[in-house]
Amino acid sequence: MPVTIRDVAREAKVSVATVSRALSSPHQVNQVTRERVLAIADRFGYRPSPAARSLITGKTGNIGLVMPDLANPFFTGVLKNVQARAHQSGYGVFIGDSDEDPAVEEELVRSMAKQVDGVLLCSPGIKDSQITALAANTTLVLLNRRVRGISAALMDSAGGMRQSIEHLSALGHRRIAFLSGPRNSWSNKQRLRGLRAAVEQTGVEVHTLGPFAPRYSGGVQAADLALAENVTAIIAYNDIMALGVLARMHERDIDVPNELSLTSFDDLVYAAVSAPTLTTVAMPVDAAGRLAVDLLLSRLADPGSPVVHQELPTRLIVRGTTGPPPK
Amino acid sequence: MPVTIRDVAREAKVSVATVSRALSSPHQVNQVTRERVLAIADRFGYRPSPAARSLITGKTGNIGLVMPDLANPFFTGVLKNVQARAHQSGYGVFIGDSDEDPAVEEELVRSMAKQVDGVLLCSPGIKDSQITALAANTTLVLLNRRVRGISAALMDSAGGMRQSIEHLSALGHRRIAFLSGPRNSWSNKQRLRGLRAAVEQTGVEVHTLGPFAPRYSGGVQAADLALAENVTAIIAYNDIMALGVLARMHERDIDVPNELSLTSFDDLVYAAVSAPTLTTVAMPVDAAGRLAVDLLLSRLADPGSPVVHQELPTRLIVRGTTGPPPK
DNA sequence: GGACCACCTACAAACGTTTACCTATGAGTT
DNA sequence: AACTCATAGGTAAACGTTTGTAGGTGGTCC
Repeated sequence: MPVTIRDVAREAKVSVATVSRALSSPHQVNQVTRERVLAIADRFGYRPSPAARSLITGKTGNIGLVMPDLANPFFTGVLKNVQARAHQSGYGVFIGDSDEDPAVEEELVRSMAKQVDGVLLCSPGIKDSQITALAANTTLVLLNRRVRGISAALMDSAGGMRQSIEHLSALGHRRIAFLSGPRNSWSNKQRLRGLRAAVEQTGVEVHTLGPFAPRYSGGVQAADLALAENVTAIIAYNDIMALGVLARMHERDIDVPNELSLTSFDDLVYAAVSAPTLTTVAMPVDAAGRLAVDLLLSRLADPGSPVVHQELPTRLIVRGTTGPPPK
Repeated sequence: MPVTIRDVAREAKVSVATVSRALSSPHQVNQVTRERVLAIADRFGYRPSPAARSLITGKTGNIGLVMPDLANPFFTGVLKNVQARAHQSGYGVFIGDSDEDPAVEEELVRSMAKQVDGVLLCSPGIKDSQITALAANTTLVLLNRRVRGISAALMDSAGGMRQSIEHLSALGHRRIAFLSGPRNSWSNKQRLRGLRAAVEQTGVEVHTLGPFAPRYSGGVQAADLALAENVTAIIAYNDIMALGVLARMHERDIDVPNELSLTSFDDLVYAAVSAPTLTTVAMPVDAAGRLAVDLLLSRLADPGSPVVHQELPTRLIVRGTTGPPPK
């Protein structure tokens, strides 16, 4: 029923080879033949079968993207840009949501492997050794994670943490709580790394609490624990948790920022529209999405091309939730 | 280099047919042979080539999803559930973001068509006739849009609008503004339909303004226009616009809800965490995503199965932005 | 006028599966 | 003992492309 290359060939009174070449290597066929063939292909609404094509060429024209949570705007920000850049380059995008389960992440990559030319993996949970194993069979590029031998698009969250602590320290805060996210998440580790460095440099006291679920409810829960620590400022793992903290403080009649300062990470839409607006570290999700695709495509174009770990800068955006500590 | 069915067959000393059957129709092969074959396939890490398989069977095991904006949490809410349900049923998901451009939407569907078994289309912009044309070559299921002859998962936004107007009317509002979204968007039309019905029933006066961009900036812009209309309540096209309205009202020192009431649609995360919290119509995105997949899969299982238009209920969630009009 | 060449186009193999059809084996029936 | 029949597994065609190789045409050069 669907129209094949043979139908076009018959109508154009040429061989299938000529039709194929007219479409994929135009200079190899006489111009008048080519135009006749193309006209007929167009008239018939002919579309080459990707399955047949990929069977013979070994290329699919697709890339895969595996993420821990499609409900999180941080990841969909990356997704949006990945899809845009891929589309621009003529690639389709396969999507997989692992629901934060490392086992699912691995299985997703494996099941995608044969239908895509390469995979973008954003997987905080999975182990380095597993990633290396996956990379043996698939062209991989990592997002927000550094594993040797595999290209990666990174965001400098450690730097963001440093900026946050410097900011709070400059305001006069001396006791700060960090509400930690998932313990083995890569970006959580990065933040802790930045934290230690900044602590050393500024001499402020930072209490790490948690881990908490990186969600609204996690923030609500963390808020009370942080208060019990008697701190004057809180750094939340991400904006969503910060909103939870904010809501809980409001309930407990604690004035942010006058009694307590609050910062976080991500700078999602609502960071700018909550009340008070959130001081937060903007993550370069857009650039990271595009960069990841570019890294993958250049790896595909030339598998011998060098492995690149490129880190994109973060920026602390000071808004309404931070101020000097109470006297 | 990659291991094929032939490698497994050779090692197991059986024909490729037997390997194929051991994997896809186990009861057709003797248990001891089957187990031997499976063990070897497993040991070799054999994965059938989807291209070859799909070439012969005509099935891909994938579905496509085309949406207007992956940055909008409303759509990614659907996406998350689509992917989850599809994964559950062993299907992969191809994603396309049209950036609200109808031409891109159509092209995305066409270019996906051959690599998926069916497409879920969430496309407010494209014309009915184009959809019908697409449905001729592809198994389609629509999201939030009703076209005869094509199954659809719908959300009752008209009902949501009715609930909103009844709520405002009950509070005593008599002059209301509706901030319209994209003019030819299907859900905007639905909302207008609900609006007319509710106006007729309750007798309140509703001024439709716009269209506005369904974004934060659109809300900011719309806010001033609405105030000029001298209304006591505003119904925004969606939450994001409502946040824009809220911000602008705050700037102009207008007290919500005491001087002005505000409602909207979607009930995204931040509706519950803005200040004041948003009264809004919750859309059943989760259920809609799952339903859409189910409709598509049942259509794929039996192309003769009846076309279904299933409408999911919406619910007005009353929070902080609505109250009685000023005396 | 024959040799060489450039240019087109056709032929056919190959990609990795699934599946219709056929054969071989052995058990059960008469 | 001959027949039927179920079961297991092999053979080979088919799916729709791409691409290496070969053939055929007409022009240019000696």
